[in-house]
Amino acid sequence: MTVMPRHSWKSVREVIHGKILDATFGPGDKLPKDEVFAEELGCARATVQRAMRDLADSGVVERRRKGGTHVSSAPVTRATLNIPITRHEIEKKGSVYSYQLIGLEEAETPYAVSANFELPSALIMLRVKAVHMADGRPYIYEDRWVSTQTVPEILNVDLAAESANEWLVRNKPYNRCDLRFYAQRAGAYHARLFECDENEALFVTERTTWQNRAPITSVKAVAGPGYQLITRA
Amino acid sequence: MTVMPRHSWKSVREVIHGKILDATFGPGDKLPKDEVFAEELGCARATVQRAMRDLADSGVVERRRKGGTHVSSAPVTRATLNIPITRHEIEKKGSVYSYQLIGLEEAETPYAVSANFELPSALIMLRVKAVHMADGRPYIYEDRWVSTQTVPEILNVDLAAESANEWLVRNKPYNRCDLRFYAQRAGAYHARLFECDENEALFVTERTTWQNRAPITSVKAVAGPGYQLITRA
DNA sequence: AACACTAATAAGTATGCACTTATTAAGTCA
DNA sequence: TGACTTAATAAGTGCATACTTATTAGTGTT
Repeated sequence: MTVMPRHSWKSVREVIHGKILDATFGPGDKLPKDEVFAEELGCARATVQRAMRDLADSGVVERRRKGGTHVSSAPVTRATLNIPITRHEIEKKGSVYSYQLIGLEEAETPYAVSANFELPSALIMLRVKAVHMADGRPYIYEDRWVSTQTVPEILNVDLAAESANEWLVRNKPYNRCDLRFYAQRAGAYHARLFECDENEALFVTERTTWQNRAPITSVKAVAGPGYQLITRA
Repeated sequence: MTVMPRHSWKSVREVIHGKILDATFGPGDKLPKDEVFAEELGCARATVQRAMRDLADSGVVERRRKGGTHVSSAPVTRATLNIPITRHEIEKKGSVYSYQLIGLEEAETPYAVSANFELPSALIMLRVKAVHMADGRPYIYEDRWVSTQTVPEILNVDLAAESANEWLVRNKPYNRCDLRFYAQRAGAYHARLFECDENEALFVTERTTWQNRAPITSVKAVAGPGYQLITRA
C-alpha cells in the first residue's frame, strides 16, 4: 500500500503510532530506521526524527543510538500532571477563593521536612500554616516550611494578606520539584477543620522545591474530603 | 557580558532559563524573540526554537505566534508521572511478586464505571478482581472491567496465570488514558485483605483506557497502607 | 464607535546537509 | 578464551533556508 504524500511530523507520528496500535509492530519489536520511514513516507529524516522523539517522549517507543527504535516492551503509563495554584483551581470551579493564615513561626525543621529537602541536619525555617477556602469552606490546609536562608525576603511579606504560595510563585522560581502523594486519616485536627469524621481518608500532596541546590520550600497540603487529582492523557 | 560561544540547545535553554531564575525576566515579562537570542548567543534560530520549545513544554514560558514568548505568569507545577506495571514496581523494590485472581465474571458496568468510560449507558463487560502481592503480602487490590466488545480475546486468556494488566499491555495498546487519584477509607473488606484498621486511609488509583474511541479497560487499584506516589521533576 | 479587511510579525514547520555521539559488532592480540 | 581496539551504525544535533500559520495591530469604511 502506498501511503499518500503525507507531510507534517504529526501525521508521520500518527502513521507510525497506527502501525503500533494495529499490531503491525508489537511490544519489543524493532522498528525500521528513521531513514527508511523517511523514504517510505516521502519526507525528510528530520521530520521522522521529530515524530519519533514525540513517540519516545510519550513512552510508546524507546530509542537508542545505534540500537535503533523499539516498541516499548514494558510501557509505563506516562501522564503529565498539572498542579495549578490553589486559588486558580478554586476560581476555575466557579467558587470564591479566600485564604486564612493560621500560624507563623520560625522553628527547627522536623526530620520529615529535612528529609524532603535532603538536608543532613535540621535548619531554622519559617513555618506557615494556612487554609485555602472555596466559598468560605476549608478546601485545602497547608503546612509549609520556607527556607529563610534562600528566601530571606519572605520575612518582610505580609503573609496574612497574600498566601506564601503565590508570593513564592511570583518571586522565587524553582528549578527542581519533588512531589509525593498519599492518603491520610483525618484525625481530630483536620476533622474539626473540614467538619468531617476523624476517620475520613484525606488526600495529601507534599511538594518540595529548590533553586539549583538551595532549598526553597516544602509544603504538605491536605485536601478536604472527596478531593480527586485527575489527568486526562 | 559576552556569553561564551555556547552551542547545543540544552545550553541555550539553560542560559535562557537562568535569566528567568535570576529574575532578569519575571513572571509575565515578554522575552526577546528567538532571532535575537540566536544572534546574541551565536547560534541558529532553530536551536533557540528547540530550547524554547523545551521550556514551553515544562511550563516555564508560554509561546504564541506573533505574540512572542512570555515567562509564565501563573506557572503550574507540571510533573510527569511514570506508573509502571505493578509487577515491575514490586520487583524493582527487591520483593518477590505474586498474583492472585479473586473473581471473574461478566456483568453490567455500574454507573461509576460507565461514567469513567464516558458511556451513556451500562454495558456487559468482564470484571476481574485480583491482588498483586509483594513477598506474599497484599500490595495492591484491583477491581477491573474489560470491554469484551473491544477485546473479545480476553475471554480466552487464563487470568489465573497472568494478570489482565500484563496481558492487555502486551496485546492491546491504548491511545488515551484517564487517571484519577484519591483517598478512601479501608472499610471491612480491604481491612481484612491488608490486615489493617478499617479506618486506615488507602490510596486509590483509577485508570481508564481507550483505543481511539473504543473502551478497553477501567481499573480501580487500591494500594495497601503507607503507599506513596512519587515524582522527581 | 464598531466592524471588517489587510499587512506585519513571530513562532512553527519542512528540508537538505554535514557532523557528533553513543553503542554495538567485529576484529585483533595477549 | 577473554580483554582490548576499531569500525560501523543509527540516532541526535546544528545550521541555513524557505515557507506556513496564527495572531495582533493598524487601516479604513460604514
